[in-house]
Amino acid sequence: MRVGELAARTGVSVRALRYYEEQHLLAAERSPSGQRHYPESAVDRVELIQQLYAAGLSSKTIVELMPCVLDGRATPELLRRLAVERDRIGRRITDLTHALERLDSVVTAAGANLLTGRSCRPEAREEPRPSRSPGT
Amino acid sequence: MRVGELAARTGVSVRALRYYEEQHLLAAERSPSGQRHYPESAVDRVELIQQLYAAGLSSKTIVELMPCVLDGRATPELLRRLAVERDRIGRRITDLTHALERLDSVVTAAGANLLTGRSCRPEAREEPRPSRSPGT
DNA sequence: CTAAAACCTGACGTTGACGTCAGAGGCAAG
DNA sequence: CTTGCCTCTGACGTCAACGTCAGGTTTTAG
Repeated sequence: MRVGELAARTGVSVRALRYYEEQHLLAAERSPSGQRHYPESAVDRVELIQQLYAAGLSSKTIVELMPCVLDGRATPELLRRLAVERDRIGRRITDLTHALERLDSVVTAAGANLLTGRSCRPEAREEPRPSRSPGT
Repeated sequence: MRVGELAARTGVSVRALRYYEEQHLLAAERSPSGQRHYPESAVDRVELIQQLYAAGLSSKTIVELMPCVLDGRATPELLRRLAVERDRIGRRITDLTHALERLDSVVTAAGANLLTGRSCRPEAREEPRPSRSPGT
């Protein structure tokens, strides 16, 4: 298939696919006229790339880990890098979980404030003292 | 305390603290000569900011949610925004969890390959056919 | 054949959270 | 007073993952 179709099927832009190729993340056959042609497997590949990006890995890192992830071809060094990234993601998850808990407690507290009438009237601007300061 | 100390105590750079002030995330008193002076509470504040950044919120978003998070002063609108961000973080977490599982399975598979001797010898280059192609 | 779509390369623009450098004060120690 | 560290305000640099535009070729539809 050509770039447009691959883009449509994966949901990423054509520009992004060209970028992946630049970064050696995704190879493509070329027709005599120079147009890119991808096999079906490219769809999965792109989705994998997206997933790894979403995990916070850089292009460079993904390139390095690709042979391992795709073919299971690993060296001890690659395995170590893989473990490093795995741990990094784990830490990201716990960090996010803490942030989530924090926001949750804020939501709860703020919601309670709303219920007790602290500032639940959108009509009312913040005028705690409705006639106290010397006018204009 | 002054910027240098706050930076040292929070682990963020002086530049970052000035940036937070630019973004209205962190106010500072000024000495007559113009130097910034922070109260003790600034340490916690900076850590909160860091946590929210780590959660993927932008400066703009943090600024908007700050009054709610700090003082519990919420409007229905703020509560809604808060819930939106909460959900976003939740999705990030599940995404990361999936990526983590993927990497885990890769690690397991690759580790098994290593054990079965597939490519565990860093010495050996990839030469599946050690004398087949017509030499130079 | 022609017009429209899709594709190509190349190159500059964008965004966010800072890094870094320059030049000019401020402040405690000797 | 001078040395030396800290701080100040600009203002430009960076980095990643693309967006976008220009100007030209290829493929497809009619």
